[in-house]
Amino acid sequence: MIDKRAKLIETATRLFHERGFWDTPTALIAREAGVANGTLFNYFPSKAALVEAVYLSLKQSWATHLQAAAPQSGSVHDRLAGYWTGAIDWAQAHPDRHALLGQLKLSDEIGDGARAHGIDMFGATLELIGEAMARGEIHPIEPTLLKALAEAQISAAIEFLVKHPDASADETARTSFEIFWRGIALAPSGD
Amino acid sequence: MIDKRAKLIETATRLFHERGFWDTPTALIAREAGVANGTLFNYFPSKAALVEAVYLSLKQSWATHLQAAAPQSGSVHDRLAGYWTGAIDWAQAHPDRHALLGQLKLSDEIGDGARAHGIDMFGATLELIGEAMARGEIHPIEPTLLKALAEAQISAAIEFLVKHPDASADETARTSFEIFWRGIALAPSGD
DNA sequence: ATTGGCATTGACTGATCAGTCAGTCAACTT
DNA sequence: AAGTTGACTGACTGATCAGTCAATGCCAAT
Repeated sequence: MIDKRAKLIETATRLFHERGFWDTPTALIAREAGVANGTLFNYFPSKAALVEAVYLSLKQSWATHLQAAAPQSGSVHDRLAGYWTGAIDWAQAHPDRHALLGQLKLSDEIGDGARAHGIDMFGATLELIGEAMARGEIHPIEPTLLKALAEAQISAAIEFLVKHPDASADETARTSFEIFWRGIALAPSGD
Repeated sequence: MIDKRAKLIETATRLFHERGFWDTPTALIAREAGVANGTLFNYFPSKAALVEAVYLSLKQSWATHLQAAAPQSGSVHDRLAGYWTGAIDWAQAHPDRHALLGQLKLSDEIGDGARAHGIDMFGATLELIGEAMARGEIHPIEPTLLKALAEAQISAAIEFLVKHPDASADETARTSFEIFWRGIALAPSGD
């Protein structure tokens, strides 16, 4: 194995999703990753450290996808929509990873360091909104709240799609985004 | 102790919040509830059953509060707003319970039965929205999606309030609701 | 071929915990 | 008063697991 660390993270991700963290012994992770029990602890000082690494790896993967999906120019509406559908695309393509990310975010396991290191995927878009707000295109709203609302909305759309596989991902993404956009925009929607 | 079952649920709720489920041994719950280890298993066949009971108790408490808070008549806008702020009030008053509820909802511990028995707090309001939709006051949107979006929005507002204790709960509730309402309403907002 | 150093191994340990069960005793019945 | 019940007790068990460490394997440098 070229990179055992990566293999361990990948295996842990899968097993955590299949069985939950607490029912996934480190010994099983190691075995399924094709290494010995003890080797896991050469790469991660504790199980918590491994969980943290899984968390960061998931968030990184999502962030990378988003950065590729969001258009770098155009109207605020369009760029934000790009982000929105990009996020939903990724989660749709990796429902297990998204579910796991949701659990990890709440878990007490992810504490101090990791959440801080956590990549702020929404940062750039938030600035975008800030500018639009200054130009009077968007209702003045506390940015942190806005961000929380947007992330929650995206997650809800994803969970809906996971629960209703027959629903159109495209349409759900568009609908949920338009609801949000109508909610925050002052001017009539700029399609 | 008049009702040991209730006392156990109450104690478990507190300890689960303080330490997380997985780090809360049944022995500790029993001790803090003032009963013997074994007694806990007279009331709950397993730890999972206790966790489930905690979940249902929390949801019931929230639902009861909501039913009291939501106005029984008035415009759809006002009734929905009542529900909205009622939900945020409750969570604001019991942040620990809300946080725990969020964790429990995702946990694998809550399976089969409990989620089904789970009180549908939003059901009545959803019907309300359905009627408004039929009257053309609201954008036609898949009701299940709408519900998911609303719940997510409320939870996001609550989490925002927990993280920012200085923010005004009233204003946050109103802002988040108005964003949502503008998002779904066809007619101009009916304040 | 030999050595030194480092990654890897997996049996083992010490601790934890859910759940059990033989026994106790207060309350109730006859 | 004697008998009966069953809620309650808490020491105990069997299983599980995170993390350790002495032994081994591997390979690069000499």
